[in-house]
Amino acid sequence: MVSENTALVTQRLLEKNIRPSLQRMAVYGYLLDNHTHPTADAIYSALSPSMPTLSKTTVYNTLRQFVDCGLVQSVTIEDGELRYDADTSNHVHFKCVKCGGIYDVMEKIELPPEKIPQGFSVEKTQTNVWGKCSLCC
Amino acid sequence: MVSENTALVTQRLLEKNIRPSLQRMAVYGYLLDNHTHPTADAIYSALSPSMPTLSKTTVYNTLRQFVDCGLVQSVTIEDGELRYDADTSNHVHFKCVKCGGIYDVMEKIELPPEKIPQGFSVEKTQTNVWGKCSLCC
DNA sequence: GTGTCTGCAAACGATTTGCAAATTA
DNA sequence: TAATTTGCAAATCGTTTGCAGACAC
Repeated sequence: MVSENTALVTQRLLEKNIRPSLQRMAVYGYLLDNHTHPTADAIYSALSPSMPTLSKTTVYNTLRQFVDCGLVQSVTIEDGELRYDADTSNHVHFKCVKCGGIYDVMEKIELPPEKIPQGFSVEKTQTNVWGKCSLCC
Repeated sequence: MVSENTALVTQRLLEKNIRPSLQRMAVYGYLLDNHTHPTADAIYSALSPSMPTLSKTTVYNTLRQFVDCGLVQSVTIEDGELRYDADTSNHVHFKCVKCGGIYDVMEKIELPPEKIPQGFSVEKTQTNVWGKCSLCC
């Protein structure tokens, strides 16, 4: 399954000096097309039917490469599995405790600087919210 | 290693209808005495010398029981490992990217209710912050 | 004695690594 | 042809489970 954003996918990869192999384009294209914050396994399962020779190892390696160069961000909202998001902006993630769906709910929450202890420097923040989504309430 | 808060430890366990076995008292006492947000493995390593027959399984089972009944909270600030905190208040955790230490930095951040999507109900929030602590800056 | 608790060993699931074959420049 | 990339199989690591013996009421 090839993303409809082939040109954009290629451009983004080249911007990061990543060779746009078929596998890498498929993984990044999937993340661009699907805002479901999938796990590596979910991405593999989704792509596998149309790319039978794709291996899970390649999906894992590719995602790590993407995270390392800042092309995608990883989301730790549940222990034991990493999720991935092509939207690298600092936003809040909402996990529905009933259906398990993950949504982007709002832009970054600002930390009151006076509340950060003396001498601490902040590089990254991540806020997760759990509850019920509008479909499950 | 027995906590100096033996009476408090016993009381807290009984409040939750948990039988205060030696192992459980040791694990909860360790969390009360050490605010380092240890992993199960760290707790096991710390207790093991003075409790040679303690098994890691028991530490894991005990911690899960504590979390299930709300006696301690688990902290997911890093993928692949759970950390534990005897302070069950909703506060922000700070992880130093240099030394790896985890600190409590401030009380809960309030989410502006108008920013939560229509029809979503919020049950829990968790904010994590990464940066350098005052010792590592 | 009956039910709970403990702890060993094995199972498990997500992720990483070693390495050789395949692909690309 | 040299360098990169892929993908299988095996390893790793944190955690859970099965189960038998030990312990508590």
